[in-house]
Amino acid sequence: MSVKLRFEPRRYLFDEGDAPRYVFSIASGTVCLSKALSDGRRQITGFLFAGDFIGLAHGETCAYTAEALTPVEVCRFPRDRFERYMTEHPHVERRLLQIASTELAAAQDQMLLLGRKTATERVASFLIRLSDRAVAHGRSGNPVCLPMTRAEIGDYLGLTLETVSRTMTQLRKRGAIDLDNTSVVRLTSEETLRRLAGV
Amino acid sequence: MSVKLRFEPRRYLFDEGDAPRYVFSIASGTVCLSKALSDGRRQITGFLFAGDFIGLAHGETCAYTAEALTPVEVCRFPRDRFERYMTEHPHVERRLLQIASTELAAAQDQMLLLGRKTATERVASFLIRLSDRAVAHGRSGNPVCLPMTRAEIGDYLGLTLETVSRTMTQLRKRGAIDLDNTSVVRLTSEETLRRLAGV
DNA sequence: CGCGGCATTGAGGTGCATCAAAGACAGTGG
DNA sequence: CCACTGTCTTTGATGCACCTCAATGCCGCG
Repeated sequence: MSVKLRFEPRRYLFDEGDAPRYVFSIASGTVCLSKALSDGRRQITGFLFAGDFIGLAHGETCAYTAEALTPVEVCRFPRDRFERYMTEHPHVERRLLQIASTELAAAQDQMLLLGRKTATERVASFLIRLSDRAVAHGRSGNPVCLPMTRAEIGDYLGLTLETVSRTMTQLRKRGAIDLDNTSVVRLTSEETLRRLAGV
Repeated sequence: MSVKLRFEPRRYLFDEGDAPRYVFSIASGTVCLSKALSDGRRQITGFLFAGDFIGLAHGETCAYTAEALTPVEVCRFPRDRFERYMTEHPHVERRLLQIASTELAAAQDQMLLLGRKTATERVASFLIRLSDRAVAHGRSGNPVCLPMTRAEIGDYLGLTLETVSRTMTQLRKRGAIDLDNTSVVRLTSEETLRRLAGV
């Protein structure tokens, strides 16, 4: 019923507008979900990691694009079969409702971030979320790995890549973080960072 | 099992951080859901109307505030009983999953709007959405009623009330809309409006 | 070594916020 | 019926946070 697949960086699992034929479960790697405007502006709506589920929020067509940022391994299920299976196993349906509920809460948090937070608050919030998420997955929350580029962080936070970069150096100068290299951030003062994240 | 209640404008159905004791179904009126930062900045995450359901996305505490904008009539259900009922009636659970899925898609749309759209695109998108929603509810999509203030629209679109006001007059000057009064908008050129909404 | 992709930094511009004032409108009470 | 009040909206003047454009630096890889 399921297939194990591998996607290289920059490959699409599916594209906005495609018929939603499959759902996925991520075994390893990082995936981003995004929506785009016709002129190329895009908004990344979430980063997904091992254990995460892809396939909610589709109607007649996929509502967003799913792209591998790193090498990614997934289990792929035909959508119709998955739905039949779900109908026959209410606890799966219940679990999916929990997932949807959690994602909805995260989406609302992100709306607050995008609509009302400053660049500093956005970047600080982002780093804290990644750290908390790593802890929730049983990994270390410090240092934090950033398996995505500055441009992708910008597309997630509603900023340009330059502003993300400038804000990170500003956080470094303020003593909140330290960069081991461009994709590994040590949170030197989580307290400062949480304060800067603004609630 | 349920109670019918009435809330006057500016009353809260519940507040961010409350224990989530109830779920609601709106019988009439307009409700907004919002999240706030400690300094008072807030983001409205959605406007709800007759027929809509309130109660998703709660964990240990309510993740957002629900406030009546107009006189509102609701059916209120104790959360625990509702969940028990849901477990015993899988089709209710399935329906709730559909609702969550739809809301998630709407949330992703809103992230694109908040992260990447200009003020003009935001206001135009907002008016079109309200119009489409009215049609989906079997009411006329033109003219569109705005049962919320400019400040509330601003808190929804990530703008200030002044920018919302300026943008509306600009849309009027461009011939896309006309204001019968401050809370009734006629879409004089839906085509122009959709073009300005950007995708 | 040299190339390509990504990150950082700088200089300058702009879209929206902020601050301020005046206009529109509904409700209230004399 | 109208003055009065409070709330909401519109419009104007100014400032700033972030964007844009451009140059340079960094690093892995063939």
